[in-house]
This record gives sequence, C-alpha cells and structure tokens, in this order.
Amino acid sequence: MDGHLPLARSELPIDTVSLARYLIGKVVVRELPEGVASGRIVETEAYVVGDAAGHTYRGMTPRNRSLFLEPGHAYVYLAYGISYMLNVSSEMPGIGAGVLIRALEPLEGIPIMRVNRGIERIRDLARGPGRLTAALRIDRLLDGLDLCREGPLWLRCSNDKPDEIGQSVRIGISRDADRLLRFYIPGSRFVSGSKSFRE
DNA sequence: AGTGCGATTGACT
DNA sequence: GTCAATCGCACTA
Repeated sequence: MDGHLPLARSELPIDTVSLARYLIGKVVVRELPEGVASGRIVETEAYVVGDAAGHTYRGMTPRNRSLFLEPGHAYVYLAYGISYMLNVSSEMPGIGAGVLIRALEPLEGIPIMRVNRGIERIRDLARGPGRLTAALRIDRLLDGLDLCREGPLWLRCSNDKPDEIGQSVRIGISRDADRLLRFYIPGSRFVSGSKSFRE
C-alpha cells in the first residue's frame, strides 16, 4: 500500500524509455490554494539522448537546463506561445533527456480542473499535453521542481499497474518521427490523438 | 537586432 | 477535415 507516497528517486529508471513506460499509471498531484487536483498518467513520450526532436539536441540552454538535472525533476516550457508542456527529467545528471506527460485521467479535484479549463467534460479536462497543464495550472514557475517530494507539484505512487502498454510514433514532430517512443494505456478514453498508432 | 518556428489547441467549414 | 492564434527562444548576422 504505497498509493499515497511520492515516487522514490532510487526506484526511478534512469533510462528515458524505461522511465516513459514506468510513469504510465502513476499519478500527477497538484496542490493549489483551493485544494488538490490529480490525475493518472495514461500517455507519455520519450525524448531520448541524441534525439533530433528533443530540446537538448543542440546542448544546454537557459530554457532546457532542467532536463539535465537528475531524474524526477520538472521541465516546463511554453509551446506555440499558448500551451505549457510538462516533462520529467531522465538520465544521469548532466545528460539532457526527459519524458513528456501527454495525458491524464482525472482523479481528484475535478471541479478545480473544470474551472481552470472552462469546460465540463471530464474526458477532455487533461487529454493532451497543453490541456493537462491548464487543468492543473502548471506554468514555468514550476520548472526545475523536484517531483519526488511532496509540494506544489509531485508524482505519486499508484497501486494499480497497467497490464499492457501500447506503443506508437510520437505526435506532432517532424524530426526522428519514425521512432516508436510514445506510450499509452490501450483502450483508455483519456489518451490524446487516437489516430496513427501501431505496435 | 531581426527572424522563423514549434513536443498545440480550439474554432470553424 | 483545415487553419489561425501567439510568443519565447535559439539561431543568423
């Protein structure tokens, strides 16, 4: 019964792909003044070492430095000037790589998420990387945060483990686009981009 | 100092 | 299905 504890850093896979699979089924917890909002991770993408689609492909910059922290730290950035993306750093310190959290199944604080998103439908609250950060009110202020420690944003253990994990190409990228680095719970109504997948 | 471009979303045909 | 919105940042000069 460890369903209420933060993920232990010592148990996090160092390898980016392993971490992307490991995070499926775990819980993202957001602590806000109004209360707690949380969701189960149903979809991730790995941005591995040497990945032409990754933000660290050309080395460390002020924006992406969080990806070089030890595993389990938040990397938050703004995409298209509109949506924030939440990533979990992977690999040893000094190596820049990470896992993008692409979709959550809402658990706690659904009324809070509805207010933050301005919509009612539970299925759409956190289905998509920009939607989940809006639902949980995640922005650049949380960049670099240790997600293995309780705080404003952290990752929680879960008792139920998915018995199967689907795999496909990543969504919305052009470089290194053929690699099967997207992972998701097959059949979940809460995963994004239900098109283009293969085993 | 200027420029082009996204790890997207929501509105619209 | 198509498409515009929007802006920080990395890159060029």
